[in-house]
Parts: sequence; C-alpha cells; structure tokens
Amino acid sequence: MSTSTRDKETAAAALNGSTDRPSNFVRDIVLEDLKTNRHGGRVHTRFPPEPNGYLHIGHAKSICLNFGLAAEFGGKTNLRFDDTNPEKEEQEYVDSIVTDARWLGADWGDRMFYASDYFDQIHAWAVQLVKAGKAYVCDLSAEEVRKYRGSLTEPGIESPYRNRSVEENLDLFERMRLGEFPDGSRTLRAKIDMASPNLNMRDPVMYRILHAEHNRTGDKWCIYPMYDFAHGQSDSLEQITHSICTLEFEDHRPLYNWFIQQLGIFPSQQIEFDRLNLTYTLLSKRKLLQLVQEGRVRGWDDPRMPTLSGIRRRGYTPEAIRNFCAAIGVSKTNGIIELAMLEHFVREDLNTRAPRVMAVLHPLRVVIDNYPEGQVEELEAVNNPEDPNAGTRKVPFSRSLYIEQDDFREDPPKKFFRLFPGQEVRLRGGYFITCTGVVKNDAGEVVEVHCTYDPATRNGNAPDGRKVKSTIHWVSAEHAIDAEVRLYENLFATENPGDVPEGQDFTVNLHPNSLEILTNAKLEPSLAGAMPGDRYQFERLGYFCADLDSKPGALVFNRTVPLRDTWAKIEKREKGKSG
RNA sequence: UGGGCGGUCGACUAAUGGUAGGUCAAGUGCCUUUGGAGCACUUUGUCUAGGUUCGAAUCCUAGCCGCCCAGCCA
Repeated sequence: MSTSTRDKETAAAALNGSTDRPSNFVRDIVLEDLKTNRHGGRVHTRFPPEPNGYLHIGHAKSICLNFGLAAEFGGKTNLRFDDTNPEKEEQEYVDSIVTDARWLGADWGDRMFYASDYFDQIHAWAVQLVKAGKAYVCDLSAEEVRKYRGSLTEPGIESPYRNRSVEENLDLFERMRLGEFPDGSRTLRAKIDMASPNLNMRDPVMYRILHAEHNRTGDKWCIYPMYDFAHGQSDSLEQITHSICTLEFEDHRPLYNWFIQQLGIFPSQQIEFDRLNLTYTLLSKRKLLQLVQEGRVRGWDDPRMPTLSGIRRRGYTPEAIRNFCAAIGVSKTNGIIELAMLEHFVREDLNTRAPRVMAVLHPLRVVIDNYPEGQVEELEAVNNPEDPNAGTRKVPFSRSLYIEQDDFREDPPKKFFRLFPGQEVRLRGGYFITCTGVVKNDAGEVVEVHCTYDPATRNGNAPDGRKVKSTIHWVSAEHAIDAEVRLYENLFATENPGDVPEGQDFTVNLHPNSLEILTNAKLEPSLAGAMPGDRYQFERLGYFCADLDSKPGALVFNRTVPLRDTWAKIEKREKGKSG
C-alpha cells in the first residue's frame, strides 16, 4: 500500500471517528474543515520558531501538535524560522533547532524555510498597502507612538502623519528601504483604527528601520517587517491551512486576518492553544538565556535545563516526550502540568528498554568472612526482567563488595528491611548474606560491614525455602570501575518559579543544590564500554545516561530520573509520626 | 476600570442536552530475586446564583475568579 493511500485511509478513519486517538479542539477544527472540504482535503501546518534560543519542552508540545496533526491526515508540516529580528537571531540557534526538532521526530522533508526568504514579497505587499492608502510612513518616535496609542481604557490619537499622500508615503518608504534614515526615526504603519479596543489594531507598525546585519540576508535590508506583517504573510505564501500558535496571539488574530483580507491572499487560519507550563520549571527563552549567560547552568544543554538538548543529555527519549505530549492534551485553559507527569513517561519508556546494571553511588565495604579469599565467581544476571530477549550477563562476585550506604543501618528504623546486624538479605543475582558485625572509625562511623554468606543460595533462593525481606544491589570491590555520577534536583525550588517577590529576580527561586556530583561511584565492570548517550537502569536507584563528557576510563553518568522510592515515602511518613 | 480568552477530581484532560470517564498524583491490597515494574481496588470534581428542559458540565441570564494585551520583540 502506498503511503498516500494509507494516509488517506487514516484520514477517512479519523473522519468516521473510528480511531481511538483522543481528540482536542484543534483536531476537531481540522476534522470539520476536512468534512466541509474547506481546503480540498489538504492539511498543512508549520512550526515557526524564532532562532533566538534553544527549543524546550514547550516547543515539543507544539511540534507534536503541528507535525502530529498533519501526519494523521496525510498532510505536511513546514519548519519555518521566524527570523524578522536580526538583532536577536543567530545561526547557532538555527542549527540547534534543526537538531532538536529532528531528534524529537519531526520530519519536514525539504520544506525548511525562513521568513527572510519572503522579504521581497512582504516588502511588495507593504507597497501594495501604501498604494491602497492602507499604510503610511510615520515619523513619530517610539515614545511618541506609545503615547499616541492610548491605554487599555482610553482610545489612541491619530498620528499627525497618518494622512500623508500615497506619493509621499511611497517616496518615504522607499527611502527608508534605501537607508536614508537612522534606526527608529520612522516606521511604516497600517492605517486601521486608533480607537479600536484591541490595541493591536491601533495602527500597528509593519516595518521598522534596523541597520543590522541579518544572518541570512546580510545587509540587503535595513528595514525589517514586524511579526504581525511577516507571520501571516509567510503562512499564506506557504498555503498553510492551519496556523497554530499559543494563546497570547489571540489578540493578534483580527490583525492577522485584516492583513490577509487587505492583501487578498491565501487565507490561512490562526488557531490558538495553551502553551505548556510545568511545575518547578521555567519555559521562557528569555529567562533560560539569562541562566546560560549568568552561568547558573553549564549551558543550554545542561541536563537541568528544560531545553530539548538538556533533556536529551539528561537521558530522556523522544518517545517519552512524545507520549507525554499526547497525554497532556491540547486546550485553551492555562494550567500547569505536574512535573511528575513528565517523569512518569520517561520511567515508563525506559523501564521497557533500559538494560539493568548494578552501580553503587555511596559505597560501603562489605566483607564476606566465610567466602574464600581470592575466589571469584561469575554470577549470571538478568539484563531486563521486562524484556526476555534482553538476555543475561556475567557479574563478578568476590569476598569484598560494595553496597549502598543507605542499604545498611546499624540501628534499623521500623519497616527497614535491608541489612543490619543479624539480618539476612539477598544480594541481587546472588547469595543470601547475613550481617555479623561492623567496623567503625574513630568518629564512630561504620566503615565496613562483616557478613557471612550461605553457599547454598547461589541462585538467589534458599533450598530450605526460607525467605528474605529484601534484595540489595552490590558490586565486587576489586572488579568495580570508578565513575562520576551527577544527580539532579529540580532547577527551581518552587512550584512556580515565575512567581517572584516584588522587586526580586526569578533566580531567587533557583534550587541551591540542583546538581550533586558524586566522584566515588562504583560500577559493575560491564559498564566499562558505555558510550555517551547510553541509557541504563542502575538497579534500585533510577535511570542513568552516560554524559557527553563521559569517556572510556573516565565515565560520567547523569541521573535521568530516580526510580519510584516506596521506602523513602515510608521513612518520611514514619519520621513524621515520631517527630 | 477597555478588549480578548478561559474556569470539570490535588494536576492534566474527555463527555458537544441523556450513566461525569481516562491519565498522572495520592492511598490500600496482591505479587515480586529491584521497597522497581505489574495487577486489583479506593478517595477526591462540573466556579456561584438563578432560569429553560422530562433531563444541564453542556443552553440562557447575572455574578465571581484566573490568564493575556499599552515593544519600532516574537
């Protein structure tokens, strides 16, 4: 079956309501347009980032919506850079956006465009509006324009330059283009209605003078169109059927439509949805840029950043992000999604695919007193209990091991099932051991735990059928490889980092210890060949991903997300009871 | 106080005049060689007040609350 046939059938199935994909209001609009044959069955969307920062998880929602919708109905999605402000845009951002969008799974074929591709046409349209008496050159300064605009409750006043002749406007606009005037001295404005209750309709600026080198058009232009006079025009040129943007552009829709109507060009339809908000997370390119510039993080791809590059480096998969985006839905309510939702979808994805390994983050030495000195056994460990095809691996076992400090208590609290004096536990993939004693340092801290093992429990079960309440992970001390492990907390300590006390900066909400670097982690030897980007479950701890900084012999792992920790919950609750 | 847009479990989202359902979170139990995963069960909701209707989350009226808009940013 050809792709297009299948796509059409998919579209038909969707039209019949026979798919179980959860709908949303944008999809419903598309469905309705398809039913009424509004665009001849065509669905064409676009993803229009400004190359002034890195893509973040909020953009992922938009990418999934735009590309997902088009794909579902056999349509297309363009990648289009909204590059109308040369002062803020850079090639680095273009490159990162391409990389990140592709990584997420976006496919725009050969349709990667730039608003700047259309500068000639947009300029011609501006001239067209001038000739029609719908636009004029205004000599008011920025400050004057603001004053003349009026306020939320008061109408504006018309610019004294509003009624210049077409000839004069044409001449002036051309001289603006030729660079005869300094930045900010004049603008081209649409002649609409200074009394409109919608401020966007009070003679909005269409073109401003900016003697700035543009990343793509160089010094060809010294006038640049504003968003409002570029975006809809670009949509129209690309015959975009559904131009999906976020809620804050709702007030711009009348203007979007006004330009299209005055110009008599293809009527793309703007539809607004709610942008993503996540607890403990800031999704504002301006603020993320600030974090990078002030060195509060290690860069745009710092694993604590909500950028796609940061999240990727942290170990998230594109599938997890897509599943998350599908689950949160699309609406017009401005809500805030709990970060736990995102974390759920990484765990869900990684659970099925991440190979299990053993790693000890905070090592505590264990000596098995009755295990023969110098003996080494290769125990067979399951790679992934969720995936029978993942097979097994050999893990060396010897007399001296490391276990997690948290897995031993000299004085166990209630409901603590792990190792303590007199207690027997199972070593994951191996023997039962019983704690017989401890060695302390001068400070009274336990530095070594002594145990005996039961040779009859090699396969992890006791022949006499006795049970053990807990299984703990371990690594053989002499075989362990060292690694650096980076643990992350939320970048921000408050649920809504945008809420800032009067007069303060949002950085006051930064989590003081969002990065903890462990330099003494001990890994099982099978990890020696881990390459950057490789993902694992460190058993009982969480999902980890070899960092970009990782090299053979100098491994570095990021904790993507911890495993759900029932014991931590119990302990917290018990402590609350007693304290 | 002008205009625009919204208010459904703790969070997100369905139900488009006809049984308020799903996911996350939380809790309980089962299971378990990860206190993981899985399974089962449970708690909690239609902003308020009127009205229309046999029947309202849905329609009407009036309130209340929240978000966005006064860049020559997007």
